[in-house]
Amino acid sequence: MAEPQVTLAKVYSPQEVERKWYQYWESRGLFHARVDPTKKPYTIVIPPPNITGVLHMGHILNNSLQDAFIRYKRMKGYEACWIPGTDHAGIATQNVVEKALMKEGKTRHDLGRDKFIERVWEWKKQYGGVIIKQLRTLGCSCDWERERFTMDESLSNAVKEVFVRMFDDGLIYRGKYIVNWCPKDHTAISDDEVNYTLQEGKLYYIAYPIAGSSEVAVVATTRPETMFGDVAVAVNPSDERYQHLIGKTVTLPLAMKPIPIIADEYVDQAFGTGMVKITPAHDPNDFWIGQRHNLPQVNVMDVSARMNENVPPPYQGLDRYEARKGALADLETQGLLVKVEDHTNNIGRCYRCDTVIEPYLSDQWFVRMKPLAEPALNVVLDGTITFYPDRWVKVYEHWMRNVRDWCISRQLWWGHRIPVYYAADGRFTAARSEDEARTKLGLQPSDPLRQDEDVLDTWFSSWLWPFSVHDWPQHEKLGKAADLAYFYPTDTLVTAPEIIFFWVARMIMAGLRFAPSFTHTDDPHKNIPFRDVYFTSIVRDARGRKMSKSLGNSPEPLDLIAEYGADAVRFTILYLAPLGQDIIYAKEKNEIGRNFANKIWNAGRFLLMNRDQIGEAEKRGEFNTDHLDLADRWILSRFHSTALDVDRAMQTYEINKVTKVLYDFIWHDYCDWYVEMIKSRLYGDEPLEVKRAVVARALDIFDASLRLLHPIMPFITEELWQHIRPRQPGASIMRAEMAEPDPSFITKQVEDEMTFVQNVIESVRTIRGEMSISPSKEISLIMKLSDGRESESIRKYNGYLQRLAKVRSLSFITGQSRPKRAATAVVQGEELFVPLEGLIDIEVEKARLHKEIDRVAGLLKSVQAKLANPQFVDKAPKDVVEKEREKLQTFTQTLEKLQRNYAALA
RNA sequence: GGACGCUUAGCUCAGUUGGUUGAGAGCGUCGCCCUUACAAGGCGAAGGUCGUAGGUUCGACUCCUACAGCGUCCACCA
Repeated sequence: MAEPQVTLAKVYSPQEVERKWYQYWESRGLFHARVDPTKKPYTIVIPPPNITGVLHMGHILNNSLQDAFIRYKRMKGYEACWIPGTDHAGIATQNVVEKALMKEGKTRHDLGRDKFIERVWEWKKQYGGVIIKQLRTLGCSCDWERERFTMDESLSNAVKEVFVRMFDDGLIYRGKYIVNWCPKDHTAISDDEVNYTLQEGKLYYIAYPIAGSSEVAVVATTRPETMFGDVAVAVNPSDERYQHLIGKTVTLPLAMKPIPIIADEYVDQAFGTGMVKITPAHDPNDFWIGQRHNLPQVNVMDVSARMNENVPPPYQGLDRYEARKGALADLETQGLLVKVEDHTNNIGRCYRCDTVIEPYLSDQWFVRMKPLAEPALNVVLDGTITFYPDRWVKVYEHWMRNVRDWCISRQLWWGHRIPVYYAADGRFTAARSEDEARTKLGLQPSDPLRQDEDVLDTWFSSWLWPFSVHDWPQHEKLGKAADLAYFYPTDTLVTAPEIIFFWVARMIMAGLRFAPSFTHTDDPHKNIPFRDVYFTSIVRDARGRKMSKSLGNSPEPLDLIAEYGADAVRFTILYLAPLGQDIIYAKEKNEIGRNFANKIWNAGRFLLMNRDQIGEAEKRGEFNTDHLDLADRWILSRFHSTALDVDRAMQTYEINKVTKVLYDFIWHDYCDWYVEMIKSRLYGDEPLEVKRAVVARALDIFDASLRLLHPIMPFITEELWQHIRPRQPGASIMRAEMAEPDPSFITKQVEDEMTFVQNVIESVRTIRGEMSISPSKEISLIMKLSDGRESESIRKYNGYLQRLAKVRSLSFITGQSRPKRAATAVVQGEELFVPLEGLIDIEVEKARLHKEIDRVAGLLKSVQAKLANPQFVDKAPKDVVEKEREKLQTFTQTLEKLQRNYAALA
């Protein structure tokens, strides 16, 4: 043979193979997608990871999924485009850099805004975006030429454009918002920067006199010092004790102000007295109640949490705890402090300085959500966008119907600065540039102009991601109009369910609102940002806890890849990831993937060895039907049925089913049965021509199986695909055509025939196992066939029996005679005898048969009972009843034969 | 407290519009094997009253109700 002898190592070692092929793919531009009108596009935009983040198991899952989808579609003939990128992550990034500064003994204020931002950019250049780089190790086929960052100039332009448009349309407004305020640092901090700890405190019951009545309203509070900001007392509308008080007025003690008694569902009748003081300026819940009832907001503290001019003079200037003491003392004197209870409450503290957080009102910018939410809800309810799994629709709907306005301003420096400009007289407007602002405000170039100090919430840039990656709104100027038209909308979004509101919902809103400006249509199908949303599983540890950096319970993904190989890690996580269920993950599970890779590797070695020794026929392809025997027909049937299952499961995103189907086919059908069966032909005395056809077909099926598996395990499939047959220079399996299933190859008759042969082999093996007969010892098999079956129909499989069950001689008997001292079995009504002179232990065989008789007798009994039930025979469908009748017959016959053989043993 | 999800072999999970006593796999366990692709392997075996209690049905792992345990998200309690 002219073919070179290829020797593969006995054990697959992924490291070098993976490095080699990734470089091969990337250097040849195989990941790059371009506009191609002859092909359908298939697009995914990556959920941009934080530039401060490091790769964790969630990313491994998420990106293995995306890569599998992208590679699959690419091989199915789509122009598959996976756009990578990173998120600037305002708070997280600013914190990282501030921490670094702290080591130098500096704060950001020492540097000033511009210098500080420069520092962040430097940091980003040096350390940022590690995750995106690590994705290469995993084998991700991202179109790196299209990589974007949410603070890129073009994406910042998109942010500005959207802000200005929404401002002009009245969808963005300035208002008061209650934030977590640190009175020491004088800054607002986000919810997840607040550390909550349980603390022993007191619950104070205070009487508020009711105007024009001798009654008092007793409220319970943990924070009496905020009472100066009280604007109402609330009760539950269905609380019968207080019906008569709703609408009355109470006098706020100490401040001596009249405030109303209102009714709100929020109030818990069982807590305290069932009456709550409402302080919108100093409690988040009260803030929302205040919004609902249009109550005023009375701020009683300054930025350091000292009492301000809105409290009576004696308290002014006191800090909140002094004010609490003072107020309690005064209430006590006036007899208004009814009682004090011990109470444990959850106190929020600043993550930096541990100061107790003060809920505090401040000026913030908001997006009006109602007008955006309605169309975004509709496209999910009417199926324009599909969620997988669909139960998230309900969660989405609930949130969208109760949506609150979105506070988009952040008191940070790192981020998109709010494009609002103020004139000296306080008038303001939103604009894309200072010039535009001056024009809008009617100012001269020399007039002073001040830009808002705050930056935008990070999500305000990521919600535009599906189209801002194509440089909207400057796509035309930058030559990206065709890309935007071709690759938008994207097809599949793969993301974690935690960010369904932060990100998924808002992208839908942004798409429906802004895409019409480039799709030039109102058709929601064209404007939505994606068609399908795949919500990933949560990866948990052995104790069921979510894997996270802070718990330290997550294996280091790069270590896993180094130890098991990227293919193994990918396969394992996808094998473990049922759609919508959590994954219990442990490092050792990667043995599933590693062992599977090794199995495939060795199947490849076997084929190469035979190709080199025997050669292969010219005729190739997974539809080749030359010199077929049972094993061939069967593996073709199994292959096409597997390919069909893969297609179906891919369509419904059941990726774990895809992996399972491929695993079972390759390992059990192809390796365990098919390869073992063709050995009997390859090493038998058939003509060389036939042997070569067998080799060709074995390679055909393997080649096609590698292609089916490639989206899951890209590296090893490429390595073997390149080895098993000569390829064009620069060719790659990732651009090869996916194997297409042909249902005409799927034949039940062949599978049934195969099942019979397998059952015979398995029965002989079981006998060998039970009798502890060494695998190297050959045995004889005698069969007694039922009337309908010719001995030739068995004899033609002699080769299989020899190789797979170590049967030396196969013979047949008729009539009443039966071999003495033989182990027996009944397969589909046919009797097997394995004479074991000297080897057989009669007692073992008796026990074995007895067990089998019991089992079959049990089955028979239940079938009999079922058929004896007239209700069943009457009401059950005909085919079900027919099936039971067939069972009755087989079980009866089998039982008779087993019993006769049992009797013959004694 | 509200919404949702899960509960099948020792462990991790499959189980496709209800057909049962013909409930599968991997790991682990036990037995026999270094058989010329693979010991990261091959062959065989043991192991399950499908969370509990009811209900619907000729028939329930599969549908309904309640309960228990676990988990997620939301609201988190003045």
